Amino acid sequence: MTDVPDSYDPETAEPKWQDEWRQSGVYQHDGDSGTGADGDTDSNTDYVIDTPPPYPTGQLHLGHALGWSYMDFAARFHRLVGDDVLFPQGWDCHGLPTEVKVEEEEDIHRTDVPREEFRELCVEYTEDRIDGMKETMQSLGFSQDWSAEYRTMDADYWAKTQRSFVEMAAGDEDESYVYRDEHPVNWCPRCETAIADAEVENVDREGTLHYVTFPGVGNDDIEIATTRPELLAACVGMAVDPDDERYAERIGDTFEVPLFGQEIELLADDDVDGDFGTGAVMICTFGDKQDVDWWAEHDLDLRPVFTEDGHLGDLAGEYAGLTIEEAKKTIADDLDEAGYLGDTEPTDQSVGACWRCDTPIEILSKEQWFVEVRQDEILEKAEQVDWIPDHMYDRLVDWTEGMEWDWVISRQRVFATPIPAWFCGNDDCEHVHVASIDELPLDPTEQDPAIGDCPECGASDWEGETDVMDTWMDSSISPMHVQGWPDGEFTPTTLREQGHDIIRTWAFYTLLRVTALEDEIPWEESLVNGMVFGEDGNKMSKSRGNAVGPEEAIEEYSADAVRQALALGGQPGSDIQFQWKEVKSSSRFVTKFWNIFQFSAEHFDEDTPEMGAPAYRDADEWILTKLSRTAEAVEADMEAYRFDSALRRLREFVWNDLADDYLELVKGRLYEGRPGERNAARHALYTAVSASIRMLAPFSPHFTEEVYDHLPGTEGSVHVASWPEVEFGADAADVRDAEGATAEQKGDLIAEVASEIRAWKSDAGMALNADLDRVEVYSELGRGWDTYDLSEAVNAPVYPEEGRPNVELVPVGVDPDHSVIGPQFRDKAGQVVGALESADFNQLKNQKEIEGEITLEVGGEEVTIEGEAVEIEEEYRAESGEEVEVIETDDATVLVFP
RNA sequence: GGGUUUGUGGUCUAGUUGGUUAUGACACCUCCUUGACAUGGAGGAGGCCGGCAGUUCAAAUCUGCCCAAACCCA
Repeated sequence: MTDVPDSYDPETAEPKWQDEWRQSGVYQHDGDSGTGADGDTDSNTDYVIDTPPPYPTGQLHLGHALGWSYMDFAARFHRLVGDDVLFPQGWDCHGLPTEVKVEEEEDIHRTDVPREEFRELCVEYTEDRIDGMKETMQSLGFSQDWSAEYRTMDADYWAKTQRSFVEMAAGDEDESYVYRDEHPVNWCPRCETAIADAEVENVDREGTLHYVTFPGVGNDDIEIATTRPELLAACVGMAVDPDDERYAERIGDTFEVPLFGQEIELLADDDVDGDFGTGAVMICTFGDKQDVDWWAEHDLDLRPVFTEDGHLGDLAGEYAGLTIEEAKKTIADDLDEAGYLGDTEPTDQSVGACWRCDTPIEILSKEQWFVEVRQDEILEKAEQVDWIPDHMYDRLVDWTEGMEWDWVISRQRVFATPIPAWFCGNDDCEHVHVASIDELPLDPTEQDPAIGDCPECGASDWEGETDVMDTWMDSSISPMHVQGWPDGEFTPTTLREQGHDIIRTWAFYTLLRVTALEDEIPWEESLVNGMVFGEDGNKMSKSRGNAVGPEEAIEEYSADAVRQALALGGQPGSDIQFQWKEVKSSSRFVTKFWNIFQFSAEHFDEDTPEMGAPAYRDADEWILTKLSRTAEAVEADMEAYRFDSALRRLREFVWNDLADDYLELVKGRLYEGRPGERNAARHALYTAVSASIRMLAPFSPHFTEEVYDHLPGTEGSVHVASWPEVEFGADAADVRDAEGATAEQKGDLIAEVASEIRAWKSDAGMALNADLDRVEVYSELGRGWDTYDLSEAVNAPVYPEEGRPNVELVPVGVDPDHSVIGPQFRDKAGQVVGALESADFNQLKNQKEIEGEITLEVGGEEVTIEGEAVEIEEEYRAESGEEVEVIETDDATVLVFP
């Protein structure tokens, strides 16, 4: 007898265990075998998660909770099966949104204070946000190893980012991935920085199409259509489709750009869409990527008119200083006034916008740092990764193949990893010096290179690079950092879990970087989670009012219930809909399990776990067999990341087999059985409860810890226990008694009869514990099974019988086995089944019993069906006058004498 | 416009290599305080598995087209 509280209270238990875990360090991976961020060398760490370092927004939303739950399920499961698990947590700190927030909160512009001071403000701000998110992670019970925490804004991390840059910049032009060049780049005029393709999002909006006449120079005028009159100053050419008959004779004509006066030539290019507008399009530097292509293809002039902060520049003449929006309107008006503007009409357009601030981007030609994108290398490695679900691989391939430009990695910002390079201070010298590894970490705006004088011109002064790196340069080396890089040899991590929205960014960049630096895959498996929608099926948003935060759900039910609900929401990879009712039913399952445990524990004592050679009865062996099958299936599901299926099976076992069937069967024995048989039930029950708790531990760590704590014969945390061994019941499924019956078959029969009689009593309006005169069970197992438990459960003497009951038996139908009849009779199968169904069932039965096969006339032909393929459905009818109820179950006929 | 994914009782969801009685949960209805649990137990109703066509003896499952939704990319 163990002292177990009446109820389980998650509100006190969850924080209690969270504190306990934090202090005891149960989730720390083995120091001696792991590499980890602490720089230990050599690795045989079995299961390493490359946890995505989130951007510290301060809010951990349910989408995060889903992804982290998947990682936590996997981490906890792998610990139970004995793997040395490393589940670290990083923070991707650098970036623009923080700069913007700090500017807002401090009411300053980043250039108002020294760079270092601004960085400090950003660091402080970020630390607060991290604390908030960590708190939510803790309250969800995630099992990160906090000794392996990292922050990309810490010098020991960004030193690695700089090192990776230096390594990728090494070598001659062919080898080196990093180069510096002037090239058109995506530019956010609000953030005043270059951004990469991956950071551009296309938004649909309505624009106005202006028809503008360009006066001919020595030839006729021409009319073009454009949504962007503000770009006229940047116009350097005009193009038409070479097959466009309207312009067949006009290629090479010259026109004057209205209002601005520069002369341009009409070109022919296949990429022009002749159906749009007038079929003639102006080429500007630059309206979009297409302009960049034409500009390069036809070797046109460069006329940059936009400034870095989104205004028109000197080339725009009298329009200089206007914002892009102002210029659009003013120039359109002026065109109209001067008689160049024809019609205007609304048109749908897709505009590239900065994904952080939604401002439409411009394309500016700027000197920037680039990382070469070597598509083939990336694709080769991506193929070796196991993508779950596997169509996510296709998405990465599409993105990779569609890359047009190299990755621009320089940003004109402050809060980021400095690019460790200097420019020679001599204006006539173009030498750029990249730091060497032993100088790192460093900020080139604060210190000079170790090299001394410029190796090219001998000048002694240097100008430090003020550009900083794209934050993806930090996060794309996370698997390397986690594995202890640059110390020791890099081995791929096991798992990367992430949302599908960052396949084109983080997954892509990580593949690129780890391939470039180590020629390895970053991770063996890439598990991609879906989105979490609100209860109404829409994306969660504050304005819709359908947003639910993890804290809210934990408070309402419990972290353990939230985790189960997330697991059951759908299979990993598919989008899931948050449902309060799922959280609620998960919470009920926890309560149910507590009650099972509480009841069981009354019958446990310190000796229960160690009990030798228990005299198991059929029901005991049956539940152990079920348990064994469940453990095997759940393990396979967990290995395959099918958390939904694993938890569903486990719940069904606990609720249906263990609670509804087994517990009801053995109550009699537990309360008043003889010591031997009572102990057998106790031991089987103990085994089932203990194993179920361990299997549930990955999903509901707090509840299972609480139970494990009260379970006799256990020591320490359930989270360092081991996955249930399956052999205890596995053989029972194969062991047959003299009659050839297995314990599983006997147990199935017992459970089924008990449940049918329960149902019958309920239907008959009887109390479930009402006593009965006698129960006779006629089955194929004859007399060779155990009636004790059944008898207790139905409260009646039970007589197992052979043969047939002394009641009238009437064949009422057939159940043909289609998988036999189908292939045998092919296109006649339908007729054969039809003939069987309309035949005289008595005759069929006789034939089957006497001949072992059935012969029938079908469509004038005689066909023979083997008896095995046709089951005769029969109903039993009690002889008249006798007061007896006949219940048919799958395996038996049961006579109940009330 | 292209691509990917999804479409199963009122709601969410499972369904392995095609095999005929389509899973579970929640909600709903009826009954039941029986020695863990009424956050429980027993039973019931509720589906032309998005639509159409095809392959097959047999389709939720395979093929094609269409419709709808979500996401990604132009």
